[in-house]
Amino acid sequence: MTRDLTRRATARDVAQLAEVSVATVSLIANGKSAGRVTSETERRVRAAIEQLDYRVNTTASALAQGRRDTVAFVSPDPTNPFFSLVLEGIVSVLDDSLSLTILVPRHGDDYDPSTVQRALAGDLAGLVLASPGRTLLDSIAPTCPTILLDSGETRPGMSSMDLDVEAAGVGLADHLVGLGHTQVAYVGVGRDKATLQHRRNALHDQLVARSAALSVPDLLIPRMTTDAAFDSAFDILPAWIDAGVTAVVCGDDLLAYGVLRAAQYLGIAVPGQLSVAGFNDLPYSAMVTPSLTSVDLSARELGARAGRTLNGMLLGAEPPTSETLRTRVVARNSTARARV
Amino acid sequence: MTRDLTRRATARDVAQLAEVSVATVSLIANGKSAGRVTSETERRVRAAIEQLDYRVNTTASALAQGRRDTVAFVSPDPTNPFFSLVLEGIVSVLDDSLSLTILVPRHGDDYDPSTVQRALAGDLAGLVLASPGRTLLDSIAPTCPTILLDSGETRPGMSSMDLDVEAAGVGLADHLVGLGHTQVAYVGVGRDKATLQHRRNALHDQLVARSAALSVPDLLIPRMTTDAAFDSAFDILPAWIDAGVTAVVCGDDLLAYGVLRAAQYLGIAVPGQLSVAGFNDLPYSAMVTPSLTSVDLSARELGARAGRTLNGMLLGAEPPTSETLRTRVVARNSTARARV
DNA sequence: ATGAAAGCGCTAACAG
DNA sequence: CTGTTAGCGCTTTCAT
Repeated sequence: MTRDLTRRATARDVAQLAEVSVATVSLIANGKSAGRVTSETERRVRAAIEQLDYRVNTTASALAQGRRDTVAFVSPDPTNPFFSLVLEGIVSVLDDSLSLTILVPRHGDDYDPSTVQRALAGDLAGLVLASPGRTLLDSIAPTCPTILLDSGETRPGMSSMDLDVEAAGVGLADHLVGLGHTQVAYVGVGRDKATLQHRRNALHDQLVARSAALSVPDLLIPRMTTDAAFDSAFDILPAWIDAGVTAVVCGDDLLAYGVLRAAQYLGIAVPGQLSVAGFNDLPYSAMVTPSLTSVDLSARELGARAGRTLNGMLLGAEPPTSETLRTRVVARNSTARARV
Repeated sequence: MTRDLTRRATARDVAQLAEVSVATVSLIANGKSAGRVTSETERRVRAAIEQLDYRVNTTASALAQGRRDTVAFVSPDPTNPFFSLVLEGIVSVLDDSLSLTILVPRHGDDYDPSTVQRALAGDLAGLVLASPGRTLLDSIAPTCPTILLDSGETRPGMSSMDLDVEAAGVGLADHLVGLGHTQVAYVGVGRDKATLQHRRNALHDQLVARSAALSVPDLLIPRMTTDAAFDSAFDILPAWIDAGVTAVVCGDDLLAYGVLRAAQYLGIAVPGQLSVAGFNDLPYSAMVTPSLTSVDLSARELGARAGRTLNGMLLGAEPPTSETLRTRVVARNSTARARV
């Protein structure tokens, strides 16, 4: 497997050329030569390193130090903008000495224990699980520092990084009820994810507290895609309108895009006749027509926090932390005053 | 650095418990025990492995075998859907024994030699460069099998995987001229990327061959983002309309989204007054209003090809290959017959 | 200030 | 069939 392609220079090669020992090379190559080696020797060694294009073999280095240097990021779908943003957040802050490998489900549209197993098969320094479901979490035991992102729950031995869904519920309910909406419909996705349920419950509770309600049964989309949402919404929207629903909230903007399109196809005016809002303010939410009103779940920041936490846990002394991130509703022209 | 977190069991631990040698453990753990070890011994060893939750240390294994098992994917921006799709294509086919690590620019909106250096610092089995620019390619020397994706050029020692931009030019020109457009504008991005220039040139040539033309100077967007395109387009669109332009083609759909929005803000009817098309049929191109007409550059397939090539080069005997992928114009309602 | 030497955990001959 | 042995390339005491 990939052996010996124009063999890279080793520390020994450098040592030979510079006429020093490998120990010295090691010190210099790792910037630990502070007052431990003559500037003359150092010069010679650096020249040799340059000449041979020597770079330390990270595999050997890691082994010698008994250190792991790769963290894995597992997400349901790398093409979902939410996870792309989280990923960017992580890589943008992750220390140079750590490398990030990504894993996604081989089949299906969400990852399962087998996907996580593939990750755990290697020896990881850390593991980041993006939006893991409950049953998945039940079935795995952490073998390395593990961070749960947007899981909506905490698990012993793992740190969690969550979104302030309560505040989101308050914000959304304020916004909607403030505009006169009292009969709201909810579009979720059929997954056993706590975060998804929390989003729905937070909204429900706050709506009720304001004398409004989720007045029709939730619509559950089988897959987290715009197309799937379109199909389901297309079937049910007319009935919702008949039932007096004036606003629909989606568990994710991706679903909301589908609802928006379905409304278009059905000739339902948004926001004139129906207002639409969603969770996750994705980069395209401002671009669809009408621009989607959404709860900003600050995906990039979520990733950045995870990355920094990883740096701390793996390189520094800092213990793992669990945090909850701020959310904020971004009102756009897909919500309007409810017609009475 | 991440040492000794409830130390994982080593092959020696297993050997001790099962009362065999580490060599035997190694054979079994790697499924190479075929007729080389008694079923009784194997049973004992497997039990020990189970009991201690032993998994081979990939770092040590890789070192011992002098093998590299990680390939790096470098892209300008993981939140750009094009690269997300490519990434998904790669991971979905990459062999389980290989792991994919991703690198993105630390600052700025495109990667530079320093980003690639960070990748090369590790010891990679392979390297995938997504949409590398010319100057970048000039400044790096491959130290491992390297695949250039959508670079629009070939380089000695690296394999290239490109899109059939010629065909795209033909398709787009046919489409546009067929609808009566003769004065077309082009929106590109200020980058020294061959693929970007080829897209533009292919279109230009085919337009000219059909007695049409890029009748105004190109608009060059500083950054590959929808917002940047919006800003620039907002300023120039009126002048283009005055100059008789009836269609605009963008080097990337991301830019086209911005142009579409700018037209909206300016009250320019698309496609009534102006038709818009772009390269890269991104997942959201069907969702914006009006739905964008675009050249499908089959990003996911591009990634999958790269992944399979990697599998071949790294695990099998197959030599690196260079390929050109099919493209196809997907006409949607952002293009219409030019008004005469 | 530098070098010698002992591993890190595993694999791959080679013996037995 | 199974164990012994010699590294892989590097880091890190410990001598010198």
